[in-house]
Amino acid sequence: MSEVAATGISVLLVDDHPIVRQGYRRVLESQGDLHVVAEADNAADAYGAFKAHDPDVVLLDISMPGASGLEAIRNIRARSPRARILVFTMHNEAVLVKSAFSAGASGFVTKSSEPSAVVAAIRAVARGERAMSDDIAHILAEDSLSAGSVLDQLGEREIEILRQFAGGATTEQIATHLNLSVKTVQNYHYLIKTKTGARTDAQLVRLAATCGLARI
Amino acid sequence: MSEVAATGISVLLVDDHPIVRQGYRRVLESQGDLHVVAEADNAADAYGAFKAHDPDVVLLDISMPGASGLEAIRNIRARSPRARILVFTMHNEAVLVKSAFSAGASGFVTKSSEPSAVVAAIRAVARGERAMSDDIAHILAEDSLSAGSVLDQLGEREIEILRQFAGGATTEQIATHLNLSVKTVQNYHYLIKTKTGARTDAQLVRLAATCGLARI
DNA sequence: ATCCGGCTTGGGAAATTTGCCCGAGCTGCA
DNA sequence: TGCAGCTCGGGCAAATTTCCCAAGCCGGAT
Repeated sequence: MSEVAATGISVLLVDDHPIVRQGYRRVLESQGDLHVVAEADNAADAYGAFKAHDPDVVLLDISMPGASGLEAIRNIRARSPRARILVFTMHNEAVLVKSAFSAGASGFVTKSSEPSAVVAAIRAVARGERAMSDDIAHILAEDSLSAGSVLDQLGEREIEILRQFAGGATTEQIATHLNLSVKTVQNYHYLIKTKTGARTDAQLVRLAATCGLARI
Repeated sequence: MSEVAATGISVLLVDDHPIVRQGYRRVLESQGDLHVVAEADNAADAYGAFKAHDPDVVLLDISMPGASGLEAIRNIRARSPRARILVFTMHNEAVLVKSAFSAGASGFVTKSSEPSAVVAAIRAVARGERAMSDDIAHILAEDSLSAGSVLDQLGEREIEILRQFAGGATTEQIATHLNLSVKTVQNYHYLIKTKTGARTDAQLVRLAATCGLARI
């Protein structure tokens, strides 16, 4: 499919919400030069779809249930290093953004971006450039200046588990989502509490909320 | 705008993500009988847009930053009791669904629903019916062992304990504050969870926060 | 008057979770 | 090569949660 690059940009759409995918598809295809060649609704299917269609750009929502979207990024990049992945999510925490880039993403735009900015980002990463929306640039910039928050002491896994926990997920649900044993999730839970100094689950939720990790 | 009802259903779109709104707009308008007459990107603007356009249906994403989407529902319904509000979100916790309905929503569909189900739900609420997606019905059904409208069924003591708990207090601290035995506080804690349908402490904190019981 | 129902307060016992310690594999870095 | 840190989980005592139950109190219904 990459030989159609001269006539347009092929896009693989990965998002777990059907109507959202359908909406994106219409928005992108109305651009003329963008063509959605495949869709996937979970991280596991993303690589299969990538291999089958070899798209110029993967538009990926990393806030998916099941395996982490970061996982999907690493998965694709590990086997196809020239893949261009544009992360597209409503989360805008600096930690997540940095994780995504270090996992191999080429760009990061939030869902609060204007459609034109998203489309521009797709074209940018298709050209091999790095792209991010204005709000993300802002957040990264401020983050690079500010001293570390509590979240900086937490690893990627810990952050992900804290996010899901604060979102209301059960220990079992988190274990299932991340393919971990319940015991491991419990250990992370405890570790997060000791690292952050939270003595109560409620304090943990409040902490996550004030750090922007969980929306309430 | 309600005089166009004979020729179709007018919809007000409330979601904080521009591209998501644009996608929904295209999906809905491709149906022929659905017309997006206005958009809003936050709860505060929702009522203004409602008053200005008097849509048949409000399609509302309640997972917005800033004011609670529940607030927006109450706002609109308080001043226009015949408004039809269809909540459209990716959250699927029973407590949230019940809160939305008791706030005055006419329907509740998740973003993991098929677009056709969403469209059907819009038509249903436009006819004055109640609508919800299959997964929501499932969750509510299982939850309906202990029915009720969430916070209203809690006693004074329960509310006070929930407030302190959500504020980050330890069980012992609550017991000391209220001059109760730890055992009693534990029993209340359990009782509150069963009454509200929260399965997790985190869900309890979120519930308290959305009900204005705790500030985060 | 009496009874019903709900709130408040706690005991008890089994099931789970927490708190903390541990080891092992892996990766990046010096 | 070796250290450091993340990830993943086992183990086990202590604590908490989950239910079930009882009793006193109070307001309202009979």
